Amino acid sequence: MKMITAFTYSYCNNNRIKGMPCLQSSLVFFASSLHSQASIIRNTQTKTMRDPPKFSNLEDALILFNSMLRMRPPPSIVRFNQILGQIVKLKHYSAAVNLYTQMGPSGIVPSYCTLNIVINCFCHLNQMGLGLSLLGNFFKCGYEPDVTTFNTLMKGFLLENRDAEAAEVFSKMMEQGCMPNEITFGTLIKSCCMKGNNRAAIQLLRKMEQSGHCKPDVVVYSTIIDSLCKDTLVANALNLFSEMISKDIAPDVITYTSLIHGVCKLGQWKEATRLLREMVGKNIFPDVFTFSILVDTLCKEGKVVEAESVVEMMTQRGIEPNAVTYNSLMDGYCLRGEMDKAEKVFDLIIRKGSGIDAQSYNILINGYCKHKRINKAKRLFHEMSDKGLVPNTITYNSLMDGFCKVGRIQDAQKLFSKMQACGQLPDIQTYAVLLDGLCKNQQLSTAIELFREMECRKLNLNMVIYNILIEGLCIAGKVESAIDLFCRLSSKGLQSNVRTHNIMINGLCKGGLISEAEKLLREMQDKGCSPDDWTYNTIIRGFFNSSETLRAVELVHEMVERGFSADASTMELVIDLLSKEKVDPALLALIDKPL
DNA sequence: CTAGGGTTAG
Repeated sequence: MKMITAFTYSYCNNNRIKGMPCLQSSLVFFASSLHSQASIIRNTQTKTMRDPPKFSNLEDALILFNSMLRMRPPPSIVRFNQILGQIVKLKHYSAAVNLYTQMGPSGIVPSYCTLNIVINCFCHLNQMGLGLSLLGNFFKCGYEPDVTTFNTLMKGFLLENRDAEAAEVFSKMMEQGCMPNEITFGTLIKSCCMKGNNRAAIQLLRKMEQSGHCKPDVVVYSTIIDSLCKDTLVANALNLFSEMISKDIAPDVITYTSLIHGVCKLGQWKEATRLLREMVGKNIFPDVFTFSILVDTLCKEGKVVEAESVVEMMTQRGIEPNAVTYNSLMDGYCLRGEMDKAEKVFDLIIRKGSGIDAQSYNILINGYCKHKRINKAKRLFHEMSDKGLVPNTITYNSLMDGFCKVGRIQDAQKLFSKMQACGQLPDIQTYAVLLDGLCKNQQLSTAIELFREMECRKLNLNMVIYNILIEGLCIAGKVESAIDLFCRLSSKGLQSNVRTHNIMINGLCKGGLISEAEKLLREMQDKGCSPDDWTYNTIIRGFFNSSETLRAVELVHEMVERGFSADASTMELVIDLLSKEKVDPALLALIDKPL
């Protein structure tokens, strides 16, 4: 499905614009909604006349706050809270705490809002002990903790997975006759969703309906809708969406953005355009989040040109792409190996002042690694450190994989030591990268040593790890050991998957055990583990290579019947055999025509 | 002036 074509096409039909290229008309369509958006902006501007000055950087906020501390008589506590609030919005939590500690000595008495702001800072700094200790300040000042105080403390504990303590806060709140509100439920529901427990989240939603104190609102519905979409349960999400509408709870841009993200992930571009049209029809306009998702989806499908036109489109609507938008675009270019263009986007991020972060570097480093330009990647790795950015586990994993893929396994091992020395904890994927590198570079004994280390570290060994190891055994010609390990999987509580079978079938073919390979093909079907195009291509090549042409041709028929087709490697083999007149030329027509 | 929801990397 050509996403952008479908996207623009539906708008063309909708607007009945003739004699204009499709993309242009979709721009016109969006531009036509600019008027209503402009009036919204004007309204907020009138309102902001009395609002505090907005800061784009910490520096300015600190200067103003410090000057306010010295004013006599001092400004209202509300002014101080406003600045603290802004600093929190910029995520400078420690700075906010710091300013708070200067208030007392300057003779400024905090309000209960001040204390709530500071508790929130401690929550974000993972310092719940200090957060709790601020309750003492409430009593000292003669205030009562309010529902905001309790909600904030609960959120802090939930974020650290300290559910028991969060429950204690909840009980304490009830004890004090403080009723939970929408935000209390919203916090709890979000926590359920983050743990992947959608059922519990929906149960809480129902409880909210029964409680009588508060009603579910757009936020709690959107939270669950988003969680369902992330689990690709889009149908369920759409059901909840209908439910909220039937209850007269109006969806907003966030609700729609979650749904659009969900359908985009499933490649349902038509559904995405339907939702886009529907929201605009309700005067809900896509924002930078919505557009970034469209850009990202197009990029992941390799349609960078179309992604660029979406960026153009949003810019024309006055919605500035941010670092996230550009990171997606950069990744899109990396995916296609267009590294020069990726670098251009990288420079654009710097020029726009959005700020390059570790993630931007990781995308570029990964891009170079995937295209075997490891030295370029290494240079970027040093560059990011020079800029004071800390490489994380993802950075190291990408680089290690890059080294492995060009056969520089020693450099990968050096990085493995370095990351640990730098305090970056290797995760399961780090081990998978290194293990795979060792296996593919004929260093089975070192790979097995690493595997033992993983067992000692009590890492949760999954099928990804075992697949690598089984493949390693096959590569090293130890097919018997591979079979042995394959058979012991269930005793480890693991279930072999299609990839495992493909690896085994390939190993058996390479080891000349072609009939064993075919037995395994039939076995996997019986187990309900459907063979894929990889399986067929592997075994067909096995039969051709064993000069069992007849059986190979039979399997080609079976493969085609199942809707799979020959891959490049099988094609090459058949063409090679054709040139030696070993196969029937009629076969070419069969494998050359995917369904 | 304080508390709950949506975007990017291995």
